[in-house]
Amino acid sequence: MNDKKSNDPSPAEWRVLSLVWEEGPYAAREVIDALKTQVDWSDSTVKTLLRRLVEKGHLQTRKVGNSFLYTGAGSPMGVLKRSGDSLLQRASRKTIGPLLAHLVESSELSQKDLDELKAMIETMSKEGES
Amino acid sequence: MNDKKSNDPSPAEWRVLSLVWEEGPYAAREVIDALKTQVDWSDSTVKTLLRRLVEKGHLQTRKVGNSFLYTGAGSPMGVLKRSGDSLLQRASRKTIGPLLAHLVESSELSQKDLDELKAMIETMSKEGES
DNA sequence: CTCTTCTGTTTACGAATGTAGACGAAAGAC
DNA sequence: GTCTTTCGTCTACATTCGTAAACAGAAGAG
Repeated sequence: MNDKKSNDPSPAEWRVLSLVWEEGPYAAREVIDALKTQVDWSDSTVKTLLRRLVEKGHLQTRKVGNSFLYTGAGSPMGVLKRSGDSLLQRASRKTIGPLLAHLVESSELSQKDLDELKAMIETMSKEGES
Repeated sequence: MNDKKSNDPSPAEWRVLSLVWEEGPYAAREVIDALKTQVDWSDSTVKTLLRRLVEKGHLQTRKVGNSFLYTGAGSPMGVLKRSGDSLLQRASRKTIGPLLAHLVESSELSQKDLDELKAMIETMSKEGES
């Protein structure tokens, strides 16, 4: 019985989730402290968000001593793509080009990413020829 | 006194909003009927969403006879960009490239959009050179 | 062996969201 | 000039989200 409820993280939950994804297995306390430098949330708030993320299946826990270590469950790209797709659905034939342009422009891609993207676009262009 | 509360539309509201944006001024009834082919919402539901969109400032109304004509207020791009930006914030240095690639790939851009995007990337690449 | 400090769990509560019924006023049918 | 249909408004209610206090049990200090 796969738990494919696919409950996407809420905005507040995203902050916690990305942190754990990027900085790897963290105990609740570490997450709380790391977030203290970015947002003004009480310890309780963070604990709640962690719990909800586990419930939604985005984080996994491993008992270590008296506390837990939180680790990302599943790949970030899956969730990111879903978010991306729903963004695309909001755009229209007319706005989608400018939207993508805006995204690429403001996303500070590395040279490597830029090159890959360009190559991809070139391939797509060729394929599009009749 | 500008009403810059910038309350972004919720997912359900988006369906209504895009429809009105794309298919122009619509009376409530037309929106309701158009949506009937896509989702299974009661008339009331759509009416509520329309009202909330007006409250949030995304739609504007003009009285015509006994009913209202709904029109988009403000440009779609503003709202789209905001959504896009919050998506980008969720990605990391590592995932942002693949994410953008996924978006471009699955967005079925027109040849013209592809060309523009490519040109933009080329410019960005040059500017990046030291 | 106590006292203090943490940790995770339970409970709370207002705002936003999804979804929709009820209702009064206005318009149209005949 | 009634009867019916249609419109917009008001009210409703379960769920999710943001935010956090309270609490019970475990670990550490001395």
